[in-house]
Amino acid sequence: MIKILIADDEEKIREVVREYAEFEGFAVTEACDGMEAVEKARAESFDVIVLDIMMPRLDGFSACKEIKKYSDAPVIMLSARSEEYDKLFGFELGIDDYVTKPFSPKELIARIRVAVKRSSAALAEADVFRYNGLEINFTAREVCINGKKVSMTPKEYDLLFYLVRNANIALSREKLLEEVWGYDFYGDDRTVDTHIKMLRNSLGEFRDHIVTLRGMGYKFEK
Amino acid sequence: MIKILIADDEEKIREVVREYAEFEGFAVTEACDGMEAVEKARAESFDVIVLDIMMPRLDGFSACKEIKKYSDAPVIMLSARSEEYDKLFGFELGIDDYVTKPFSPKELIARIRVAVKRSSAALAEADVFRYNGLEINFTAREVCINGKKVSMTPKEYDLLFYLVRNANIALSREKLLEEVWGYDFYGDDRTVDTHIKMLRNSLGEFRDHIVTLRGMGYKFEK
DNA sequence: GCTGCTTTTCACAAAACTGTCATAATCATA
DNA sequence: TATGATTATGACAGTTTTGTGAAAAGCAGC
Repeated sequence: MIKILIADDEEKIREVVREYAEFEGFAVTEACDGMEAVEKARAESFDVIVLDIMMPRLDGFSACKEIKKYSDAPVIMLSARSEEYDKLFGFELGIDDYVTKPFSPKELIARIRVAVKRSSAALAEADVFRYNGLEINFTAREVCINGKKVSMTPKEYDLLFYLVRNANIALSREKLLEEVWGYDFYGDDRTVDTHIKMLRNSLGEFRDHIVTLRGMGYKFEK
Repeated sequence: MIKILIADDEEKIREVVREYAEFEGFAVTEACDGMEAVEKARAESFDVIVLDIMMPRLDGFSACKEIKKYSDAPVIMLSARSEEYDKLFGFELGIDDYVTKPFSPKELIARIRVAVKRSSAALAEADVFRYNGLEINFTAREVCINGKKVSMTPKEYDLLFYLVRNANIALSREKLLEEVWGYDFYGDDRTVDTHIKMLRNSLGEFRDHIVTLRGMGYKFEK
């Protein structure tokens, strides 16, 4: 669910935005002035923060500056028509968008959506390990060999992911059991061997990247 | 050319608006009451529709509700000053703006221009995910398969939207419960499974895009 | 309070996975 | 190369996890 913080000293505006946004399925938190906005943004994380420029106690720009110190949430400013000149000034504060009063809630919602999408797109770089034709996508929990998806059992994924994350590091069976199976696993050391076997089969031509360290354990070799 | 529909039972108002608007180069159509407005809006498409709230036969809100069923045109309401309270009520009907009587035609024209600008901007960035015959419109909260609208329960929409917004990302049941159901949901993990089942049924031929990640959770695969 | 729809829980069957073990293969070294 | 130690492999029984239908619980509109 998208969480937004709306800061404006006019109650009517907050109310209208809240009503519309909740109707759209957002979770809305209100603040009456800049100071309150800063506090609430510190206490809780939001997906988007909407700040009026003219507010008592602390104006929108100062609030934005303060909030940006500890939050990556995109900020949308609300400005009266006469404040157009501020647009130029504000972008260096990391302000994502401006909406000019009077605005339609519909437009604000649309812009919030766009801001969220932008910021999440920036974050959503998939975590992938690539080596020749081997592709391990940690985010999607997916392994491809020469472009073809390879399906594995949960333990195979977990084991492979741990080995690859610790590539070129010697890992004892004890260490593997502890990290992949969990500290509370009381079973045979040799269990690891069996799973290594299955993993090698799944890895096909890349099977040799899992190297046996005699008398020690295994490692994944890049 | 911008086409507007102005509905008001007072002839004088229609006339003033028409004169001013035509001077601005708009094409104006008039309606004397809500019913007529609904009919004319159905027959022809407008860029903006201006509705008086108090009208015989069908009031502005009801007319708006009806018109919104088949039109995306922004609606501007005309209200007597004493009807302020209506502002809150009307927003969920998709009303874009209010102009309080008595108004200056100049102001109305300005707001019409703003509304036109907004609606074209909002349309341009309608938030839609498409994949072959699958179309998920987040803004309209609507899902189509091969052009046919698929109706779902609220939870199905919510779950699908979250999965699609996080396409190709492995999502655990806990994560899904937290994000779709809310952090305060204290229920069974398996609830997710049941909803996944229903969602898959709703998705018909696209059911396989929701893939099971054994021992982990689910993900939506593009 | 009824009614119909949605959501959650539950139980069971089916499917998939895991750990163990016996046996074969491999390795290091004397 | 013979030997003992270590690792690889195949099979399988037991366990875990998931899919599903149905029942129960919730909820909104009348």
